[in-house]
Amino acid sequence: MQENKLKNTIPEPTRAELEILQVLWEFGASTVRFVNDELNKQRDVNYTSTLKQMQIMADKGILKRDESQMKHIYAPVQAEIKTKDQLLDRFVNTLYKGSTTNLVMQLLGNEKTSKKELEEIKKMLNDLEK
Amino acid sequence: MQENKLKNTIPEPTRAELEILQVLWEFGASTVRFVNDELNKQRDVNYTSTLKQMQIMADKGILKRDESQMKHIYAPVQAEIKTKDQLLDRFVNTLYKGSTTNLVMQLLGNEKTSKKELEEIKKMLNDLEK
DNA sequence: TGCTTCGTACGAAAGTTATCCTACCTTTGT
DNA sequence: ACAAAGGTAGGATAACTTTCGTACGAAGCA
Repeated sequence: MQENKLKNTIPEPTRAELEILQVLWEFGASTVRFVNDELNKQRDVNYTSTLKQMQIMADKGILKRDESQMKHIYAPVQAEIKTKDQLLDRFVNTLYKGSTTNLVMQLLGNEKTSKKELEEIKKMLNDLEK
Repeated sequence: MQENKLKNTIPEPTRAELEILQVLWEFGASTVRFVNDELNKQRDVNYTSTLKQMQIMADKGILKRDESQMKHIYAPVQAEIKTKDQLLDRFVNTLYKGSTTNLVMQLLGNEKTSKKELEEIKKMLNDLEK
């Protein structure tokens, strides 16, 4: 088990690691087999690749595993929301100098953000007021 | 010059590449020397490291360069806004299943988003209405 | 019981990223 | 003119990431 320098946040997941986290976030704690099957709905991955990847993640402290059964069960160490907060924070910092407002401005200017979505966002903001 | 598969978007900049783009976005087309000096305000980087990095970026089609002078002048191929759109899009897709609303919800729940920022955002949305 | 399937562990290998050393050319200043 | 400073080019290298082959034990079943 690799020590995580006593920080209470996990290291930034890599691309492949993020794929695996998605599956665990969606379906909850799972076996390697299950995760690998899910990944293969999107692209070809060898079982042992996924296994290795998840072992490394456990090693890094991104996942924890229950070894009491022969089929080990893996689960994220951190809550989904916390990890996403972490990533969002880094994203805003590097691209928008830490300004949430700048990020939202970009979203508003982006054609891919539909009118419907804008309405939803406005409603959320108003609800938050109370 | 490496061919870019006829796509009209640049490949995803890596971390170090993004640092360099930041400088070029802020100050416009620059020499390697200038960029390197800027980077060194934040951390130690050897001149040749920055040079190499920018050469690679030119190779990938992320930067273009004017070689008419001995001191080559580098500039981003894509507009800042377009590159950011590209990165934002990927971010929203991988982390929020493509839903801008989800992303904003996360921002609203995030303590780091201040009341002042929320007010600004609300104002922007209202202005957009018109 | 013995074969086949499914699991983990380990290590090798390939690809990517980031950094810097060395070589060599051009410009500048004394 | 020549040394010093500053430029580009091209490897070499180290760290990290990703993938997978091989080995081998456990479980399931004919």
